[in-house]
Amino acid sequence: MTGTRPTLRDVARLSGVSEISVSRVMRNAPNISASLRERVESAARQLGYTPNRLAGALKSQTSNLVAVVVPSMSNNVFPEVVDGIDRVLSAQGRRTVLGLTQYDDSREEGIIRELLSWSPAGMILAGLEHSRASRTMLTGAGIPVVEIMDIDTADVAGAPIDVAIGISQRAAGRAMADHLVARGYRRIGYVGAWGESPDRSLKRRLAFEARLAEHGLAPAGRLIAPEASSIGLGRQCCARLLEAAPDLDAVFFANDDLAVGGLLHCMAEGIAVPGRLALAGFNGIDFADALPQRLTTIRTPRGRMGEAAAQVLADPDGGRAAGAIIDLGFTLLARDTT
Amino acid sequence: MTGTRPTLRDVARLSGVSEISVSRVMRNAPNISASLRERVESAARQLGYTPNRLAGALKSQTSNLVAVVVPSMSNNVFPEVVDGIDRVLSAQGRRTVLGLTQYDDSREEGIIRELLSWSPAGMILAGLEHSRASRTMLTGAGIPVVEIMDIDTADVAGAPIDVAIGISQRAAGRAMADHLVARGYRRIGYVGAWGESPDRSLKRRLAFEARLAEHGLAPAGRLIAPEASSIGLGRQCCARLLEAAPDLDAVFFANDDLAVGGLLHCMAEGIAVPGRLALAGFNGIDFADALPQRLTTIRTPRGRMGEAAAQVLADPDGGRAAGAIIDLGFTLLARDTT
DNA sequence: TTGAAAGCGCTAACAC
DNA sequence: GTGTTAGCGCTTTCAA
Repeated sequence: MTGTRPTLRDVARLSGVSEISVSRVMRNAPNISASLRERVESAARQLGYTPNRLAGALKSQTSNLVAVVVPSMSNNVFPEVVDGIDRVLSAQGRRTVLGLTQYDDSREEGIIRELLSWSPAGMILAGLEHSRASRTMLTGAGIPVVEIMDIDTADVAGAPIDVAIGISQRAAGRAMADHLVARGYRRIGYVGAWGESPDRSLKRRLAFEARLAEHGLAPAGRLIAPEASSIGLGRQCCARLLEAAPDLDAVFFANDDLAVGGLLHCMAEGIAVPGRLALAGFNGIDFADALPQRLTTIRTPRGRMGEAAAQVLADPDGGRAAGAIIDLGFTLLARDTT
Repeated sequence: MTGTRPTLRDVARLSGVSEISVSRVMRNAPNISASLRERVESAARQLGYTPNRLAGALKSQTSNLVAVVVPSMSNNVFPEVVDGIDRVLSAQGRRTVLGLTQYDDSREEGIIRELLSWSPAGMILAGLEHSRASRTMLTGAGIPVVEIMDIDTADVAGAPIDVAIGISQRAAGRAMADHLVARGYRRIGYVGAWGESPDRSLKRRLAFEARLAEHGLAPAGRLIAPEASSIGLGRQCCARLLEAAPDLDAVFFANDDLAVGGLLHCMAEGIAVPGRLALAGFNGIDFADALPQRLTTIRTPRGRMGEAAAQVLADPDGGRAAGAIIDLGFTLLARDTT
């Protein structure tokens, strides 16, 4: 059909102007006469010209690519975040380049390096904990960096790199501890997954348990599975935890999948919820109030985190002016299972 | 920290060889002496050199980017597909560049054009229906194109562009019709969402209804909501459909979310499932068997579709040799709600 | 096995 | 408002 794609030069020749003028028209640069613009645009249309981004980005040292590094799409959290990011980016004519670590933190550094080699206009990363080398690369890259999900920077040296947007995972853990205690539960357990490798869940749990301690309560049982989180895993873990600690009266799960699994276990075993055992999740997925008993959980603003991150990239100073840390807050949904 | 990133030239100077030799070492080109390789690698390490992909891709007219165009991440289908794609791509040192249409087909053309301007090594698209202009761009781009999800090419002119990987949406529609009829249902309705703009659900429904007709049954009710699919929408639609057609004995939903919503409606209204009303979904999400009654549905191999698509890109002839159409098949899960 | 020259397609910097 | 020049950092020739 077409051997080679038309270039700026072809458009310039056809419209009888210089290449740079074509370039300016294509980029909507200021100070272009209407007649020039028209001639160029018509020639471009005629040839079906599309700019070669590689060349433009190479020369200008900047691209319309935004790198997004998150653990995985196979969960209920990041798809909505990425959707939010891309919604805003695409309205700005920018593109999302994905880097998925598959929950293997050791891959992050390589992914960051690789993505930086595309001269992205900015980078969005999940979490605040990154290797020293990663941090060095990012600060040296001279592009805005947004860390999302977590804003508990207190004990992370050098965090945030530029801007952090998310919620306080610790505050969330404390909120759930307060809620369960206020409801009268005293023998409280915990179930996690992924070996707690997303540090966010670890932080949340530690804050949760610390708050229980402030209430005079010791953790009454804890199970952190190494595997991927799922409903089935939640079911198993709930069973195993109850076996090990039969006198539990409440369990906080690291996410809603696990908690739904816990609820299923209770239904199957005829364990009264919340009479005999209370259950709570985290995330606030759609699904969590679709069950016969609506799950008590904490709703996080996932889409908005993504949108806000993309917006800050477009106007980095906006984020910095706001104090480099943007707390989007969470909502504890006290429903039927506590 | 660092003013400018080191370039090939810097590495060449430090190691005392030519730029092209450095380039060859970095790309693992053949016919490189061990001593040269060592000298170059040590210099590169010393400088912290990372290749500039923009320059390399500009010159070589090819990149390690793979463009992925799908409707959205806010559903239960594409996150798993993208995860599968990225799993395979990243093992090949390739990167996913995302283009989300947000279920607006009119955006697809612009997104494809924009993504092609990055000289991707290949493109993965959801669905077989694309505008004439899109098709022309893609065939002219000289890169392998994989269309995923749907393999019903019969009435799509020029499909597949290169390779199609997925399931027969029509066969799935027919399978569900057969299943419901075999179970004895005769007054069968349908609920869809998104205005059926993913043509896949439309195809599936038409085949479903055509098969019912073969069984001598007319559609007993049909509701296609224009909104985004969700559990809540399924609930509403189920209610409205029953109002309009109170004598329905079964409903096929375009996806599991909607079907779960339908089940909730029935539970809330005390409608016996499947005694009074049978329900079936589509996709086979984890969640669909987490309910008190495990949803009858059709399981689609989402992760495998993504993996297979990425694999075909790495070895385009593999896919072409296989006949340009790869049917990954589906499984009808006949469970508690039919 | 290594190198020299040329240029991918575009845009920054500077003219006019 | 428009054009000229130079060169981004790399890889493809081609030569030795």
